[in-house]
Amino acid sequence: MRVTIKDIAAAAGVSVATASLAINDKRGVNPATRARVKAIAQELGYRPNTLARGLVMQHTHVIGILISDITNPHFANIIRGIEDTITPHGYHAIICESHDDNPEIELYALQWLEASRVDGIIVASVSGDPKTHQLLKHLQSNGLPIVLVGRHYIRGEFDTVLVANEESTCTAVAHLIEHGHRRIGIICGPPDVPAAQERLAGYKLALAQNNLPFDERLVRIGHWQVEDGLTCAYSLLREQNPPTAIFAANNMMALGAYKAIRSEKLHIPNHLALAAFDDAVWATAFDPPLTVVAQPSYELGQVGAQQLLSRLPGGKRVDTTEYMCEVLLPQFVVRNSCGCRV
Amino acid sequence: MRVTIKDIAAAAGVSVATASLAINDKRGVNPATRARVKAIAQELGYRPNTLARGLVMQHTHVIGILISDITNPHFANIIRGIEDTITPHGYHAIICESHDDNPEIELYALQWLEASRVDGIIVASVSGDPKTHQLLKHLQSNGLPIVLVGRHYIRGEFDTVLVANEESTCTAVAHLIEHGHRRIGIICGPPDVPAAQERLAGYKLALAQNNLPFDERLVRIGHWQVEDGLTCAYSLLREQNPPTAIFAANNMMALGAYKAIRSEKLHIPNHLALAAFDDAVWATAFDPPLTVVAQPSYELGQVGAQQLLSRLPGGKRVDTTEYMCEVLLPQFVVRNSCGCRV
DNA sequence: CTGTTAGCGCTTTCAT
DNA sequence: ATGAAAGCGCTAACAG
Repeated sequence: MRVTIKDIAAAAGVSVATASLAINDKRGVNPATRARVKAIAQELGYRPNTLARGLVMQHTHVIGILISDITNPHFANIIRGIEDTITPHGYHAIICESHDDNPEIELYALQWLEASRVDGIIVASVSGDPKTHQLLKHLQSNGLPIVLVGRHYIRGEFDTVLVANEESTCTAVAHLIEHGHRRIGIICGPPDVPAAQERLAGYKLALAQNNLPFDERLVRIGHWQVEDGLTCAYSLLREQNPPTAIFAANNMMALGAYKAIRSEKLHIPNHLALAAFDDAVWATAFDPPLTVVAQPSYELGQVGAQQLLSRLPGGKRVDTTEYMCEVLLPQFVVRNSCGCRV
Repeated sequence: MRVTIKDIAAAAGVSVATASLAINDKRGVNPATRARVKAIAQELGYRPNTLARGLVMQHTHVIGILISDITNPHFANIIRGIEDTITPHGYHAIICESHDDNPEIELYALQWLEASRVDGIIVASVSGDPKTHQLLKHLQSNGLPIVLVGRHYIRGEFDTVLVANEESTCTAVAHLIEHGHRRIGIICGPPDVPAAQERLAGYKLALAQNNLPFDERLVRIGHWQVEDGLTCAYSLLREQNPPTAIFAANNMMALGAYKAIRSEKLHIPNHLALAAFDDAVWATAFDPPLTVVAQPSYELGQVGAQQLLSRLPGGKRVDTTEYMCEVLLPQFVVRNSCGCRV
């Protein structure tokens, strides 16, 4: 059996209460006693049971993170941003994946986090499924701090940190248009995901602003994965009147599109220009390097964590019922896949 | 306050004991009562507190994973392999990062997992630090199942799943030699990490087998990151007598090397051939695509999880003191960065 | 300064 | 079939 506080109390010849006080550096213990208790705890390899502690303290110092795909550097960076800001405050993070916004997995994960009595949840990805929405509202009304990062339902319901999807996509597509492209394909995300909607809206906006017609045949829908980018790009290239440029709505699909274009022996940007949403480590290793709308992924995590922290015990917004929304601006990083010279 | 089993017992007009029996589908409850209790639990959004449950049951149905870097697709795939095999058995995974084998963080993470009373730990990365080694042995002797994946100390101490590092690196380097290269640089990992040692050994073996001298000046040490690959490659290229080929000991450093070579305007493989350990989604999007030793990352996780499962309650090796070691074979995937034609 | 006691939410004998 | 009570490991009053 694992060593408990009872064991160390017995070994030190004190009560469990005193042992607890000593171990947790609370005042009211004779320094000598404290030292003795601590030494014994150390020696016996005592590790306080967080389950028991959490049960009585009513908080776990754990916060849950829900993301869609750990493999995607965007989410990995969000996690980093969160962890780096909560760790100094003594919090741990536990990560759940929804496997690209699968509503069932998402719901299941959230329920597990709830059952695990995490102190707060940062949702960096939601499918848009109403059940999830409902659960999230329920949890929040039960006093569990929730913050949405990079995704949202209706404004004002939750603390949120967003990214200017529409504006930045518009900028990128407009840039492609400036390069003379008039038929621009887009590989977008599922229409029920707000972020995907907004990026598509940005695409449409850029066309409209330049008096270019919107053509349904230039739109492809993927589920954010490399495979989707690959098949969508192929499909776009096989159009009767194929596009001369493509915008991919995330990094993974951009990677897929890149592979497709390369395997078709087309030259980027001469035969086909390319730009994408999300930066990634590999984007500059490509030839030519990819022009991207760089989401501030790390900051997204950071700011989300700060919002959450401010709702946790000791925070400045513990019982505000007003929810805040910060929006972060992506940076448009022009490299060469769009047609710009080095 | 969150709804507890007491609340639902009260609402159903039964004792908590009966409520518990009903909710957990245990026999000895009147079907009508059971239905009533369940309905109420559902309605009230009752979610059993896993802390309380874990405390009394003495198991949490959670297994801990320690990896070095979530951003690295190799580890992401290991996680996938683990999750896919434990989920059907009702287990959840919680992931800890050691931030590229930082001994302190590693130790801290392991201690947290211990304190959280996980039912088992899969360590997919260890620094080689003796303190960690000691803690791991301590935990194991306390009855906590541990399995090492892709890393190890001494054979026979822990359940382990390994990869044939030396042999496969040797194969890859020999392939470079076959292409006529006589000065081959290697960007390796820290010498205290066994996996890095073995890959270096494989490199040396290939040289020896081909009667090529080992030259210290062709060896660079990095910490597995993109940045390291970049600086090591630059440094190698600036040698008085620079190599004509480079082997990178992991995917991230390969990516860095790729960037460095491209920015020097050198052509791969004409000016410089390249091969690396680890496959990655991006490897085939490069121009030319990267020749790699593809570790079976997903299987590594899968097999590790199976080993762990067999030590958990209901498993076939619950109280065996004999530790097993399976070794998986990577696949050498020849693409074009080594000099092979399409 | 230290010990006794209650209780966090749950499961599990043991009676009834 | 159901309830009362003990206890998992810990913290937090409250006495002494």
